[in-house]
Amino acid sequence: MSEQGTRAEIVEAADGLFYRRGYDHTSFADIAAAVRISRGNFYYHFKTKDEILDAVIARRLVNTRAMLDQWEIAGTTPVARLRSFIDMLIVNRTDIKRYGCPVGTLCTELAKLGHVAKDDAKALFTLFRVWLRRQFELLGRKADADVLAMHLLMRSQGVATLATAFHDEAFMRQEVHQMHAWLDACLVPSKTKKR
Amino acid sequence: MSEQGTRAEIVEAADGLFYRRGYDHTSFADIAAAVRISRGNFYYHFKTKDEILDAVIARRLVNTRAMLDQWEIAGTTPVARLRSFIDMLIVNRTDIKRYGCPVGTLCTELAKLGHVAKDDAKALFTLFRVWLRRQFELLGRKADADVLAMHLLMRSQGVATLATAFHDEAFMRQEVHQMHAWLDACLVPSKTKKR
DNA sequence: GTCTATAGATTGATAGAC
DNA sequence: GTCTATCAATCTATAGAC
Repeated sequence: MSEQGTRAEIVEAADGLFYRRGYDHTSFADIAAAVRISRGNFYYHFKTKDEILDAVIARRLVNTRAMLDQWEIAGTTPVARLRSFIDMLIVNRTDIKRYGCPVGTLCTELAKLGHVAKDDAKALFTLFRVWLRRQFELLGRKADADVLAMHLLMRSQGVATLATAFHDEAFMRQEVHQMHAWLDACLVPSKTKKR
Repeated sequence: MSEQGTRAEIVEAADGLFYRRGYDHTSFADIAAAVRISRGNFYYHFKTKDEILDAVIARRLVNTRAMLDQWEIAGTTPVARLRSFIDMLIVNRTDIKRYGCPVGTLCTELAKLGHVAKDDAKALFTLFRVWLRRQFELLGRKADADVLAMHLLMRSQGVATLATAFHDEAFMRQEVHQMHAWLDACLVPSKTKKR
């Protein structure tokens, strides 16, 4: 197996384990067992655990960008693209109910650990934020595009956290429905109020 | 120092450390150092780390109930009481920006750890949920009181998670403002729409 | 009730053979 | 590149003196 292959396998396994068990709780032994290599071989590819975290975050950034690009292509209108974001809660509902949102839970854990990479993890959120903001701008909401983007991001995080605690799919669907309704209301802002 | 005194001090210190560092990342040595007792003395009061977690959750349940009772007394109307819940995000903004919501982050961590006490931690959410539901019922929203309660809970969790990631107080205030506006809209549901 | 001392397992990380 | 063997530190937990 080539160096690239093993390294990629390590990062992929670590990505999943960091999501399902958390970064701190995942040991080198766990990752080594998942990739089926010895613990010693590990340090040929990564010198420290922090380096693996950096690689995992880099991998997630790439994958997230690819997903956003996919939504960009598949959705013919900004509204359709925004609905792709909202529906992500339903598509990934099984994992979210078990482990929460991969981005939100990593950022929170790294914040509590006081880990140096916490700002790198924040970049994952920023990726979504900027993408959502641009969709709202295309929608003609230039003035408050960022506020709307953060609001949608906030809702997805709240739904994910409560879904993990209550394991309630009906709640998830209810909130997703409300998010779509909220988006509908965003399309006709001039009618509702002036202030 | 009496047994009750030391035990209570351990639980109080563990409560804070579990919140700021996370449950798994907090060691007996950390708690012992905070209480200024030896690690050995620890096991006179608690046999396992899980027992401390149980005691911490029990303590939080008591404290949360006391806070809800306080809001019940201080608020003369259901709306005023619901605003106390919303404003909690502002009152605790400093801690929330650093460590997130004590309830949400604990539930998420225990879910990832596959910890047996994760359902006990969920009871903290249920405490808020039932209290919020009753306020909405008193408001005359009997039919959808639970949906509204979960929606408010969801928003508070979403704001807490993003506040931790972005450390953005302006965002927090913006969302709190919107939550109050949302509550206003709840008071006149018949005017907005029929369906 | 509190302490010191220590067991036994696991952690992140290293050295060196192949 | 992958392995075995091992280190030093830390972890939860126990034993027993005071």
